[in-house]
Amino acid sequence: MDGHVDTTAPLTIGEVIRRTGVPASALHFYERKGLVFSGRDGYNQRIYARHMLRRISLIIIGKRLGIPLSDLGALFAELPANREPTHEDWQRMSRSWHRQLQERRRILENLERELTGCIGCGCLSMKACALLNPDDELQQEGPGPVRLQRRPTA
Amino acid sequence: MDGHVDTTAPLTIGEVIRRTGVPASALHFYERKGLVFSGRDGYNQRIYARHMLRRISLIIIGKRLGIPLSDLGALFAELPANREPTHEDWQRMSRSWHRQLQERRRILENLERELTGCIGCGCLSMKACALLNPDDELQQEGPGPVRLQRRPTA
DNA sequence: TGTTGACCTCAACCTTGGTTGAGCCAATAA
DNA sequence: TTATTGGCTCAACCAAGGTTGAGGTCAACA
Repeated sequence: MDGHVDTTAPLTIGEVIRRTGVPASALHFYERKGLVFSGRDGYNQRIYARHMLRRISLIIIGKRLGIPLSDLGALFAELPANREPTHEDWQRMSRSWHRQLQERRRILENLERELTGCIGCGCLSMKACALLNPDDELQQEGPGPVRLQRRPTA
Repeated sequence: MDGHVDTTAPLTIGEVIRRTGVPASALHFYERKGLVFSGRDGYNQRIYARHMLRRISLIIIGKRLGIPLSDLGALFAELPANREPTHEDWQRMSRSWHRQLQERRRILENLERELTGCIGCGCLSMKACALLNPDDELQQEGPGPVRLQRRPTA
């Protein structure tokens, strides 16, 4: 009954593609970028450890959240490269991930709240709104037009 | 007292740069993309209507929210091209903008909440988590590994 | 004995969002 | 009168995140 799917065997790239929906070109690309890695079989074909599926899933989610691959790479650097990650390994990485998402969302929400304030005040105007006020009044108060660009970047 | 800053005169590109912090190369680029426009003076130099500053500010904010320039362009298409936008014009555009931001944030929050659920369950595991489950159990229930990619994209 | 399918490499190309640099023009300041 | 300043155009380049295509290898099927 359970014999026809081995849940410990490594995967071919074709299986990884079918399971994740990520095309070979992207898997190769992620490998070049150091986000995933694979071994080779006797015919020089990639074999993937099953826990690579988790990395790939996180890449998919991360992409949809707009997280650059380099950030994901930094996150994955917390995972062991030479053995299957343990429960604790994943959890540790998860906490970093979660902190990063929270920080990111905080910035986005601040920005959106400020802008919503501007919309709420009925103006969306340079005259009365700090977020949208890189000139006019501000100009008379100092050198400072570049308010928008001094904030931390999302 | 108020004589030395004319608040109705058009702006040179240098003034726009000083007030927004956006370099000429980017302003040229936005113009090529149809996001902003300018007239020319007698020497073929750009002159900007003051309301272009609002567009530019929205571009800056939009960029930080990760909104593609093409989306901003679609938003700006609601504004009149041949005259200065009225209060009502800006408000109408603001409502579109706000709806779009809300939708975007909703998607991001759902995604993050799902992922946080996975983290909360202590697993971040393919075994028990729908978000991170493009294989294993699911595979035995149908064709379905590509769950992650079937959801609406952020 | 094909030929089909799965996989490989490498180079070229694509889109987005710009920047950099060369070469030119016009107004102004020393 | 010659910089210097401020602007212009156009082409080339960059990084990220890939895709596409050419050309090759291997195993398995008819």
